[in-house]
Formats: sequence, structure tokens, C-alpha cells
Amino acid sequence: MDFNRIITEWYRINKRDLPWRKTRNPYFIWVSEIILQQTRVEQGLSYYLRFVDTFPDVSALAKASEQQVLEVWKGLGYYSRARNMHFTAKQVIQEFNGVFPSSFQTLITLKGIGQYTAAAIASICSDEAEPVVDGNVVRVFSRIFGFESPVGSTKIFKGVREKSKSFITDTDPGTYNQAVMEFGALFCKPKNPECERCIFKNECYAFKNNLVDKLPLPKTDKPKRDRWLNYLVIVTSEGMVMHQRGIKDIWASLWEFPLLESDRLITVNELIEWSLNEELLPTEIEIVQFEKDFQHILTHQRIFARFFIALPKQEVILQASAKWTIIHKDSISDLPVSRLIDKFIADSSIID
DNA sequence: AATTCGGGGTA
DNA sequence: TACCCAGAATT
Repeated sequence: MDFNRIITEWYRINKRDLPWRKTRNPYFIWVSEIILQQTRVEQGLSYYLRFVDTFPDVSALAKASEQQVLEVWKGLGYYSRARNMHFTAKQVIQEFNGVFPSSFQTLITLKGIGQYTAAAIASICSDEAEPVVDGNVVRVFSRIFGFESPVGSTKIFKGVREKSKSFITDTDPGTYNQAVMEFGALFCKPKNPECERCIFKNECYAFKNNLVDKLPLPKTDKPKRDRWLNYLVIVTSEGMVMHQRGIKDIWASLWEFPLLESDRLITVNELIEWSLNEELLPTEIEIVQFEKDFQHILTHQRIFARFFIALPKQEVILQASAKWTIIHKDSISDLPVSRLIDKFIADSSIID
């Protein structure tokens, strides 16, 4: 079976019209590939347009602050992608004279670029016969060619890559790679694939053996970790007390309110005791509080968040410190924050 | 080789 | 709910 020719022809007819398919500029391809990591095309599209509009070339990205990059990225998730892009842009300016590399060998050395992204850029931008292996490719190959190792395993990755390498050629390898992925996204879908009108109906291992809903084999996932985040939201006329998260945990380097993490949701009295220790609230001020609870689900964690809002009855002067920053009301919306914080801000009318 | 890094669409 | 998306870095 001439798999390459058949799926490439299918792609020519059925492909979606997407902005990054109108260019071979490695910078734009890079941006699109990073944004689309673990992200659906429909979700990433608006982010791509905003990103290349804000940072039209690698130089513009390198000149920006990390804050500005994260601001554009806000809400997309996996924020290390944005920080790695910023790092790599600066490296390209310094070490590659501002010319974004397009060879697999060089790309793979860059931060945030792994096997998949290096193969994607190299095949699309410089016709290198490097097969990409993403979730779509694993699914398509598992079904058609009968791979039965679980998703995410080293075995399935190596097996599928080797198989795809036997099909890819140095004539338009980028189109071949994109064709397999597009076929997986539009036709050989995870649920309700279009088997009856599929061009591989007669060859497909899964279809012939009635295993379409069994393949690819799922990876066994662990139960989510539960976490309890108690936030203190101090609002005055001049602004709010906030701080930046560290680089190890979730939401690395994003902004949030003073946080007390616990093994449960805490009471207002416990929060006040903690805030006095942290010197967050002036002791002589009487405050009015109310609470608002949110639940927020991540891939590996289930987060119970409780927001305590402190509205000083009289005018107080908030003290900034090394740990706490006073953010003026007008600047809140410019701050890179997680979806959880974003939802809270949007939901409550604290920014009046 | 397993875990961790978000957020949202889909059935 | 559970699944999974044009994956990479860390442990």
C-alpha cells in the first residue's frame, strides 16, 4: 500500500485552511507547533493570531519581557511553553544571528523543542524526512497497522516512528506529516471515527478485527491529587496585594493573591491568624470579610479554592514588601494569571 | 519509565 | 464523568 501517496492525496482535498499552512517561515511554524502542543487547533488558533500579531518576528519576541509573553499566553495553560519560547528567542538572536534554525539537528538542542517539534519544523521548513509522532499519528497507526502498546509508552512511540519513517520521503515530507495528523484529527477521530467512508477501510487492522474502539490502548492514569488553596484578597482604593508564584509548582511565575495552602479549606479566623503572621493585614484595622469557593480541575490535580475578600472599613495604606506587591486596579487585567484567578476576578465585582 | 506541567471541547 | 488534544522537561 502506497500509504504516503494515498494520505497525501486525501490531505490535498480535505485539509483545513489554517494560517500556518500559508508559510514555510520557521519562526511562524515554530510558534504554531508550540501553541498546538496538547492543544486543539480550534483552541490554539486565536492564540496563534494574537501571538504573531504581537510578536511578528523572533526579534520582537526576544525584545519583549517575560511578562508580556505570558500575558499573551494567559489562559492557554502549560506556561513553561511560553517561558521556553522567550528563552529560545533570545538565544536565536544571540547565537544564530536572529535566523531561526530549521534543521532537525539544531532544533532539537533548543529549549522547549523535542522530537515532535523538531521533526515538524524540519520537515515543513527544510524538507527533512523526519516523521512526527503525536497523538494523532499514534492513533492512526495503531488502528491501521495494529500497534497494541499503550499510548505514551516508549514502545508505541518507537514503533510508530519507525513505521512512519518507512513511508516518509524527502519529497514534501512536511505535507506527509501534516496529512497523517489531519487525517487523525478529522477522520480517524478518538470517538466516532468515520470508518464507513474511510479510504483505508479495506486495509485497517482495527476495522477488520472490530477493534476500532479498543485502539489505541489507553494509558492508565492515576487519580488526581487534591489540593486546597486559601486566598486572601485585600482590596482598597489603591489596589490589591498580590505576589508571583515560584517556578516549580503549577502556574509557574503567574500572579495570584496571598495564598495559604492547607490540607483542607480553612475558616476566616484561621486565615486572619495566618495573615497577621505574614503581616498582611494591619492589626488595628477592623475588616469585613466574605468568602467565595471555586473548584478548578487540572490534568493531574483537583483544586478546591476559597477566596476571602477583605475590605477595610477605613482607608489604609498597604505596605509592599519583598514578598507582596501592590497592584493598582487598572493594571490587574494586564497581569498574567491562571484561569482560576481570572475566573475569580471576572466573577466577583472587586474591580469596580 | 513514570510524573508533572493547563485548559477546554466532546460524548 | 472520562477522555484527550500538532509534547517536553524533570524525576
